[in-house]
Amino acid sequence: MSLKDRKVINIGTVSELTGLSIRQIRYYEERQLIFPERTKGGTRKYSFSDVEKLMDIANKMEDGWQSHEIRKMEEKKLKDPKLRHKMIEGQLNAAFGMKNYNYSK
Amino acid sequence: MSLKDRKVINIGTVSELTGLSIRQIRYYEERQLIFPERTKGGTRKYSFSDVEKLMDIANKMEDGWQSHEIRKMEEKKLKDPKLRHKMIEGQLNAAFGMKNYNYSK
DNA sequence: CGTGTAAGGAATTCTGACACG
DNA sequence: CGTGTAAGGAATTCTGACACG
Repeated sequence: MSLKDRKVINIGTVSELTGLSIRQIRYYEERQLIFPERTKGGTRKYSFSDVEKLMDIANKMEDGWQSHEIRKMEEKKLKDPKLRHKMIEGQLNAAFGMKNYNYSK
Repeated sequence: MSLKDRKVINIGTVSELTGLSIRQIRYYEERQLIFPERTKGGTRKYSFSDVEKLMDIANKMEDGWQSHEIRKMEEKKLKDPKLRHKMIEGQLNAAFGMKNYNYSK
């Protein structure tokens, strides 16, 4: 694809760009949320798209979602082009910053 | 600026992307042709723009230009927005792949 | 479940220098 | 001038595991 998809960034730099710890970044890979490439030596390489995805993951985690839930959301996004509900849910989520907001409060 | 200007690529990856040796990349920095950033630890970081610039430098070097000449060209490009001659010269250069082409031949 | 950390090792990068030309 | 290379060291990253919760 474009430059945004070229896997050229090391984990240390990704950590700085996202604010996530290296431990967290590796864990999200273990949970199948991101898929970095590797150099011959085994060093992980990420793209700018990965960085964006990680920032999104970070937001969802803060909102209380679990890694497997976030993984499901990604799968949905790929198969279901028309995700009205999810989108709206996501917007509300971003606005209120909480997973289950008590609207009646 | 944009993502193309974010200094996030390590020298090893730049070497793969450009086909240049690490030695060459460091040398072009020494000659003031490129200006990577550094991590706290001293590791060099390059942008996609740097990668493009390096590929251009590689072409010019192949055409027989010397590093200081290439540096001058860059300076011109920055100060003189209307570089008709240089541009044309560059095009011819790219077309024929030689510094001094003998048109009479 | 998600993340911090110490452990030991391997891969990556750095600088200054010598070599060739 | 431009680039390869061996040298010694420092910074970066890797994996598997233990800890806490």
